[in-house]
Amino acid sequence: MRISELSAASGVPLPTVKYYLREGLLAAGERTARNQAEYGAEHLARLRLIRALIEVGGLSVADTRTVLAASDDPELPLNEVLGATHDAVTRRAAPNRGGPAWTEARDLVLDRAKEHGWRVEEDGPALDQAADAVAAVIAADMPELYPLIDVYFEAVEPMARREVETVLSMGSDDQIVRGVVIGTVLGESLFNALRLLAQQHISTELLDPGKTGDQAGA
Amino acid sequence: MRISELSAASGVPLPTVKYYLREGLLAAGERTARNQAEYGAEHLARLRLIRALIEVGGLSVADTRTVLAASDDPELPLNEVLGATHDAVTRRAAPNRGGPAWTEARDLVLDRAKEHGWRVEEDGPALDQAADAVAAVIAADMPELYPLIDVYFEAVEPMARREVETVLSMGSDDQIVRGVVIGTVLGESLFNALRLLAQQHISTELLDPGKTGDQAGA
DNA sequence: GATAGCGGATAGCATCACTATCCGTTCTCT
DNA sequence: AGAGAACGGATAGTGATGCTATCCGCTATC
Repeated sequence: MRISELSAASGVPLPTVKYYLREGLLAAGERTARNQAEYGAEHLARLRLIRALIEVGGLSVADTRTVLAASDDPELPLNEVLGATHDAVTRRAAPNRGGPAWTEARDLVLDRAKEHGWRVEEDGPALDQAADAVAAVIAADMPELYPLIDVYFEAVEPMARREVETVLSMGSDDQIVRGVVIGTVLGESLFNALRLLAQQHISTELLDPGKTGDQAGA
Repeated sequence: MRISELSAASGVPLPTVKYYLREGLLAAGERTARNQAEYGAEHLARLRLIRALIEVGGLSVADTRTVLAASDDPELPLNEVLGATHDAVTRRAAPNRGGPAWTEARDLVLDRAKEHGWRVEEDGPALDQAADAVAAVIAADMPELYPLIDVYFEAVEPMARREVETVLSMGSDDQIVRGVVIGTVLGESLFNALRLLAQQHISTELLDPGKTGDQAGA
């Protein structure tokens, strides 16, 4: 498979494939001559993964490179791959991090986490992002929304358990690492979409209970 | 309050405040002279909301303007505000939308939704985003992850119900609209962060069950 | 009356994710 | 064997985005 075939098979424009090559996201093919190279199925799969992380997961090219580099390294322990993935899917620091209101929000999250018996990694970006969101809700002066924090805690725990179990049962370390990256990034996008779908379903049900033709299964 | 005080109080750089004014995200203050204007608490609150949507929610300036314009319009029905919000928090079309694999993924989501008794809005961006994610998981050839789709469906339904109930019980239409926007955008960010935190907690629990000092509640 | 800050307009800048062009080489087709 | 397309690799250019800087004549404030 030559580069133009790789481009055609993946639907990624050829200059973009070259760009990913340059940026080190995609390994060069096996050179068969000074200016010819052969690409295989693994290159196609990798290219599709790159596009999925960027387009579906919304990662930047730089974050995608970091995550893929981490997942490629067979020496790197799983929790470092997880850390790189978490860095990629969380947002950069809001400017008011560290302020008193933010610290209060962070403590609130930490407190709830402790109540739920979670052992929380305080160094990661996830806690900071949670604090950003809670601080913003507090700053918006919407105390009616506070109970949702606990709703989220309750909904997320069994879900995360199933996710981790699913990924850990995937056999080889290689597969687990792939599962972590894909599951974390694409799972987020899928869950967010389903949340909107569910909100629409529920609000239709509550506000417009007419014209029900469906089975109201549970 | 003059513009420099607004900037200082919000922590937003003054040129950026001017930029938001220009872009129509923030209403002009009450002019007290040809080149002087007075800003009030509502401007400060709005500015904080703008920053929260952009920095915490990750919205673009353009999407933020659209969402805020929709939420400002007292004539606009709630479901149109919700639609604008959904457009803002979902990703733009992936290029392979509409292809056979994508259509299959979309049908899979639709099918699961029907099994769960959801009345799904097929026109919105959420279903498309869900299909993008599912198609990418299928393309990545990771069937082990498929069961997670149902896990997400089960986790999201009661959560979304509580969210919708919470927002709808907020009293005035004004408050509800605010609640929809803030809840949708910041809720997503918060939930995503808590998901990572929970995954970390669970994987620590499963992989490294030593050094437990906490109450292993739940 | 000096001077700092103002609102408004215009221009500039850094980043990002490509996209285009050029080069000399090699493959492919006839 | 010769023509022309495609190749890998390098360099430069592009359009969108989210600010940031500068300038203007005017006004508030000390």
